[in-house]
Amino acid sequence: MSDTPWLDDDELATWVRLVALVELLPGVLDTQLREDSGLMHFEYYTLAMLSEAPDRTLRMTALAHQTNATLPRLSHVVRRMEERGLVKRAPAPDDRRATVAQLTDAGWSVVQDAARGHVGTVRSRVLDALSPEQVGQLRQITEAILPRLDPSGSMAGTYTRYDR
Amino acid sequence: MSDTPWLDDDELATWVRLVALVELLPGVLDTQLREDSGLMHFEYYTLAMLSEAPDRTLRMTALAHQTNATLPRLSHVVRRMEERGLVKRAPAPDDRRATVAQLTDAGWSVVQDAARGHVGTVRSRVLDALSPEQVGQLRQITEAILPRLDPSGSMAGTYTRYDR
DNA sequence: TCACATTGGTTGACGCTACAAGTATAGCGG
DNA sequence: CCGCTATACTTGTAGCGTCAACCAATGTGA
Repeated sequence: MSDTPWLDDDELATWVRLVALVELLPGVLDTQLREDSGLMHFEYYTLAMLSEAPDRTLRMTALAHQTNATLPRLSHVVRRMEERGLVKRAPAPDDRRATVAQLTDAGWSVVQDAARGHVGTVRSRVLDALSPEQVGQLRQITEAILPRLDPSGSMAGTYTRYDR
Repeated sequence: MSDTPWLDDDELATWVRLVALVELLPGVLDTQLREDSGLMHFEYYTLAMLSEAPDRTLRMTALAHQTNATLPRLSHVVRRMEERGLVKRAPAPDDRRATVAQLTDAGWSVVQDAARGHVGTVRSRVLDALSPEQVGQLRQITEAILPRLDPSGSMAGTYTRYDR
């Protein structure tokens, strides 16, 4: 750890912009989704993952992995969404320690309604700014970085279509 | 807004990973800085911006722009750091509505001590995962996206070395 | 010079996330 | 089976960020 050189100009310029992106993007996503659908982005993402799952049902740990969330965070979010009628919880049949979360019909409607506007935002604010080559580059870049951010390798590597 | 097509497989794979990165990176930065220096990343970044400014002093609005923060957020953070003796606030001489924040000697020491470890984390968790070409690509990608995330164009575009 | 809007910043309340316990079940090793 | 550890959550609390006022100073137009 003793000799980690400083960032050169190119690295620094890149880093500063990446920090800015990480700082600004969540707010952009949250704002649009909240105004149009009354959801935070993390809630949308959670519902979207459930909507793609078999029987629209997932165990909490599996859902936490797919959403890159800690279990406490997910637990709170799911409880609040359950109070709003978007999901319901039930003990898992095979393991009585476990809980499964299932998307309700109301939750299904909410995600479906939210999806169009959300995808529109993703396009207009991010993807439309990039050429197809850049989209590919960004994919490779994020794929290279993510393993280094993920403590235990429980990443979104297992990816399933999460929209539509 | 009516016909925004869904994301194709490549776009979706990219987006899912970008979301994961945005979700995970802040925690990684916060954890290292908190453990090693008792700072959140946003606090570190704020102190670093001040440390590069003339007389280690900036007006709150200018500092907010450089840190991509809202004014209320910055105000709270600066107040808390003032209570810890890292910065101090004073009314601006030229405009009596304005406040300037100045880095104290103690604050200066804290950033300096924090910098090495922080840069080490930035390297080991992000930059080391990328080839020099990818660093350049990421810079161009973020440069393309940021204007679309920034509501008012008050970005970190005005960039000054923030480390060392 | 006197309203009125604008800018610059602070403050308080509320919601969300992280962290630390706590509970309950499951899976061992002996 | 009987303790022990590990797993799968849930819950409580504390801290940070957002949003909506709010106040003070500054411009601006009549």
